[in-house]
Amino acid sequence: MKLISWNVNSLRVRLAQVLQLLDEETPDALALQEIKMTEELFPLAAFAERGWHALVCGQKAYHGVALITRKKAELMHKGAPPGMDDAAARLVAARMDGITIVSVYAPNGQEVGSQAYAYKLNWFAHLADWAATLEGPLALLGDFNVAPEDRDVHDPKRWQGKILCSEPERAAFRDLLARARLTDAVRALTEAPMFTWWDYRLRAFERGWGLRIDHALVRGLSPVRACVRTDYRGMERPSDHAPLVVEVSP
Amino acid sequence: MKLISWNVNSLRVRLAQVLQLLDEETPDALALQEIKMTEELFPLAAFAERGWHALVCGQKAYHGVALITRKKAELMHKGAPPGMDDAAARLVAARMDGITIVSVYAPNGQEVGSQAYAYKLNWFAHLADWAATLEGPLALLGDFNVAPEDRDVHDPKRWQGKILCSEPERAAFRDLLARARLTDAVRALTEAPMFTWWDYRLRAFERGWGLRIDHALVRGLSPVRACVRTDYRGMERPSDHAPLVVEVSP
DNA sequence: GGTCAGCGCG
DNA sequence: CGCGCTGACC
Repeated sequence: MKLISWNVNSLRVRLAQVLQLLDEETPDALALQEIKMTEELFPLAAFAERGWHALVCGQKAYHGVALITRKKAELMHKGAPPGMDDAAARLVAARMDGITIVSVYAPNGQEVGSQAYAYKLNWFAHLADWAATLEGPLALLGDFNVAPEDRDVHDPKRWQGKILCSEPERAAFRDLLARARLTDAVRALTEAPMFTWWDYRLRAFERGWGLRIDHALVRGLSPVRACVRTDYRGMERPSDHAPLVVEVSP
Repeated sequence: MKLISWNVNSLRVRLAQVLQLLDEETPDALALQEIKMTEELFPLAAFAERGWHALVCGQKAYHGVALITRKKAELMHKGAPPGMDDAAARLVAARMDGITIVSVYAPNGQEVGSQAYAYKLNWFAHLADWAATLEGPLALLGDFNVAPEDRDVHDPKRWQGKILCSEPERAAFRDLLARARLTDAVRALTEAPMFTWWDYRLRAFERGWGLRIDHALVRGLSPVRACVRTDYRGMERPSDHAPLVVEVSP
């Protein structure tokens, strides 16, 4: 079973690249983040014409996630983690072949100590609460906006304690894995660097300054292969994230 | 001698199309309007590399005109018509081979009776004052924002008395021709419709709803041939105006 | 409809 | 840097 996670930073702008990725990889499920559109504007037809099903959790301008699947999947949840009293479109969960698959877009947190940072930690706690209640095989695919360890950062010193890398964020991430009994699929397979995001502002990709903040977290599924499609960062108008491709077996 | 006038509606967006037009037509002079940039931002190098000279009258965000020439031309005037006490970048005039060539971007006028409308009529009066003082062969090339006669409008009834077609605008346009002893080069050659502008909003081009508001007005030069490059309206991101190509002999 | 400015955001 | 938004202008 092939699973892909990709923060597209606007599906409007990246639709052609998404369709190309589906053509090239034919995954069982593709989890998209930052589609930045409402469900009404989602280009359902473009996917349907090519035989893909889509479940969408959208909103205006910001965030927004989707699950593109080869087989029809059953919607289980969308919006914020349950119990959060928040409308932000950051989750869509579905059941397919007895597996729960979730597209996840965690808050960025802006700056350590900010309101947004507190919100991010709280969001992770609620996500862990919810994921711990889910039964059976599970795959969380998405942009978690956390680089779990120093080896997930091109220059750990420079990023030391900064947003995406602070110890409370890393603890929240570890807590999610522990409480929901999830495995980081990439780290189960390799210790090599596997960056997935490069800051547009710093021209970070050209300089090799990446972070690993997109993840495939699985339970009841065995990671078999993982790779990052960095070639999608070399395209005309690339997203700042590259697609993360993971193969798992039951 | 081949002269072209084109309102490009942003040179930033249309640069490739302008360079293609120069390749295809190799005119003696190309008058551009609505370049929408300051002189500092003007892509001089792109023209110079291909052997073209440029004289630019630019401003931030709106308006802005330029003259692209095969031979180096001598700058005579830029800005507003003299005597207007106005900084709007709507004119650039130069002398080339003893001929005065001017790129003209007349005010739109918004609505009949508005402040902008009064300004437009005043602007035309000052343009006529100035053009009447110029000696020798003369060519005014540009977007005059006036359809001189009903046959210059796809649907004269619909446009009757409206902006671009009102009688005071037409009178101001005729007055310019009379006082500066200018000939409308297109109408000297043909009575056929020769639309140059189509409203984006109405999807006017697809419907054939054009107006002739771009003109080549000449003195001491004999019009030989005229055409509108409507194929430039079929391109990827077209301007709302098509290039007007005119050949004249001394 | 399509351009630009200026702003919020990451 | 590269998104989306609002608002002005044509």
